[in-house]
Amino acid sequence: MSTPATRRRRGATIEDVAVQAGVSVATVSRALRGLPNVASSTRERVMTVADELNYQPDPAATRLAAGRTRTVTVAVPTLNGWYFSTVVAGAEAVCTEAGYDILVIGIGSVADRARLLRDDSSLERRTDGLVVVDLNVTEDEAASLRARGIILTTVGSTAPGFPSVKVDDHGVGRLATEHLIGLGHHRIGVLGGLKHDPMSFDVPAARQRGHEAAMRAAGLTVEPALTTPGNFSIDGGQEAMARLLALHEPPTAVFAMSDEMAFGALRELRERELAVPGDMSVIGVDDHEFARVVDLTTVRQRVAAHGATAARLVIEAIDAAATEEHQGRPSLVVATDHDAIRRATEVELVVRRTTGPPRRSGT
Amino acid sequence: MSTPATRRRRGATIEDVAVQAGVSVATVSRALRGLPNVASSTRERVMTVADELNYQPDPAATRLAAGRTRTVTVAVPTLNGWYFSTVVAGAEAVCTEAGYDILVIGIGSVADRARLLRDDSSLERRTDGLVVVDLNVTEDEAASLRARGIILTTVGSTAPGFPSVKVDDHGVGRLATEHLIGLGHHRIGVLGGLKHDPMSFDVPAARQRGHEAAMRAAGLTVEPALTTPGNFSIDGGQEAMARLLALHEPPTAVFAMSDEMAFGALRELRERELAVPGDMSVIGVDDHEFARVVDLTTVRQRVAAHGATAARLVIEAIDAAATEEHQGRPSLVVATDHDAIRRATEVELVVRRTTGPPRRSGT
DNA sequence: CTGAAAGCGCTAACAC
DNA sequence: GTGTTAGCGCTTTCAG
Repeated sequence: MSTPATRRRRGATIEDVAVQAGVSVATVSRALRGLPNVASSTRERVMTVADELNYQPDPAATRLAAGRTRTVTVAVPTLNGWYFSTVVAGAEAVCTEAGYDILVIGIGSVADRARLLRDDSSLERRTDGLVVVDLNVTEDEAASLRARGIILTTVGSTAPGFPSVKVDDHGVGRLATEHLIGLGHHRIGVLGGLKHDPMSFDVPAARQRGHEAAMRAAGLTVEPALTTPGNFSIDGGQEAMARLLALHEPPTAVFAMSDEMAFGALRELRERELAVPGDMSVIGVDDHEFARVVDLTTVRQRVAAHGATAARLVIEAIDAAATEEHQGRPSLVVATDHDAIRRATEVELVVRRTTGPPRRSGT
Repeated sequence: MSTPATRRRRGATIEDVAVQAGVSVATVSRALRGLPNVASSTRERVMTVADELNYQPDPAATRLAAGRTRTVTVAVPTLNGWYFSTVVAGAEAVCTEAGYDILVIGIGSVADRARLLRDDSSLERRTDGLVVVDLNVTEDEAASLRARGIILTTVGSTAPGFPSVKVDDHGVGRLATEHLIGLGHHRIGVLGGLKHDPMSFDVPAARQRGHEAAMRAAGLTVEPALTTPGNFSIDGGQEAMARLLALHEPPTAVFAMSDEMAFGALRELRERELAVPGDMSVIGVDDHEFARVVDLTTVRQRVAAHGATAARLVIEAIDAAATEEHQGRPSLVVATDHDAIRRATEVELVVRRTTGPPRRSGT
């Protein structure tokens, strides 16, 4: 009857290419994917035609037929926040480069987490690989992911049997504390995580142990009252600093387990007109972009590199798994580039102007 | 021969549900999607079976068959940076809520941009909708997107014929400047965008015009030398501030078009030991999470809400387009919730402690 | 080295 | 109301 309603214009299909090149669709498929058993003359012709026609395989069709999505998903507790968005940025760059789509998903609540990791979220149909940030994956969850064929890498947390990109948090705590001790501090406050962490995030515990190890190594006693939760947030850090200041005998320096908490602490100090580092030294962790702005001494971690490395690991494992499937050489071991990880997870003390000798012992 | 290699475990298919429920796959499809012409008893049975089997439609199959991806893509110049990641966070929340997948893509370079918008990136096969942040879309690009059936909404920039979520940038410039003038400043510096912007980003121009309008309205003259590019970055802001300070007769206040530039400016001032606001008042735009930390006076925009609103507009338009296709009632007009947009794009002056009367005129 | 054909799991006419 | 039947565009045996 009437002209068919202007349908969404679609691009060239594999069949168009096949016809133009005078071969079958199967050959086009092989040629374009670089499979063997294609005469190089044929391959060339196909490739020429393909880009004359500006042919791009339809992702949905490819996924359906091949069972691979060429997509990696990054799951973060929240997308705002410097740390997380920086990790995502690092991952995005690598994925795009490798031709993978990148899906992001926020898993702020325990419910979100369960939905993603346990229930049949049909996650395996939307993604080949998963990068989970700052969230410990349980044995069960890991098993479920493995059964579903999903490749996982964690950043800042761990998952049984899967690779993880993380710094040596014990070392971080030690490094920061040693810096303070070296300056002459004896009473050192610590701004840490949450009291009750529903997501079982164990970074704070490790940094705390590192801190304590450094204290003991220097022959100093660790006072539990000097460690107080700061929730890894600016406000939390500020409140925590206030709490320490209210102590009968406050510390002369604080180790904030993240720069954001350190910023909060600095704010509290400024509001009370206390001098930094004169009255109080402050050291953070991250080297947040803002650390430079307020001259915060910190333990730098290469956050974007963490995301990039994790993405790279995931993609390599996906590709490896795909290859195995063909060659029937099932190896559970993923070739991880240990040097790259090592590089990504190195930390470095960056001394700026929020740390110095304590006033009294300076005498 | 041997046991078939443990294939990736796949979930229940529509057929499993159909068999279990004793109906055809077509009926299952209808029942589950809430289409009419399904006996409610049937629908109920199907739904029961479906979640007993924990059935989830395969996205790839759905996409291939229906031509819809249930995915929206957010394109940002870069993923790091507070502004962009906050927009993405806002959009993510809405998409997840609506059951849409969210793809993110960085379009830092002109080449990336071209690839996404013009070349056949087969974008229409991976996404139903697009949220483009801070990037003006040309007439041609918009036409191309329209032809490909992609729904677009921009944030902070515009695209001919597509909705846009943005603040009144002229108003922003005026508001900031009026605040400064009200405090008694006559010479006001401006930290703006880039000299040559390859992405044709016109926010800075609009804010500049607003600034100039306010100046003239107050009977003040605008001196071109007092406006200098700051690249919307911390470092750029710092350098720009240094440039203004080097002037024969520096301003007594600066309007930084973004908080990040303001932070850079504050840093420069601190390094020179100039008092804020005594020697120099500084006002920014955004209400970046750190504005609070350094007590920066700023013009607040609700950035996360921008992302959320844009995502909502896109999703509504996608759903509307899908409905039309069925009912043959093609309306090019998308029902945009103007109140929501208005709410999202309101700006607000937040006076903190980096602005005050100029020292001299304070006499 | 290449082609034919059978799906992948779903949606959308079109019959009944 | 419900079932049947084509596809959607690709990959992957299996023959040749």
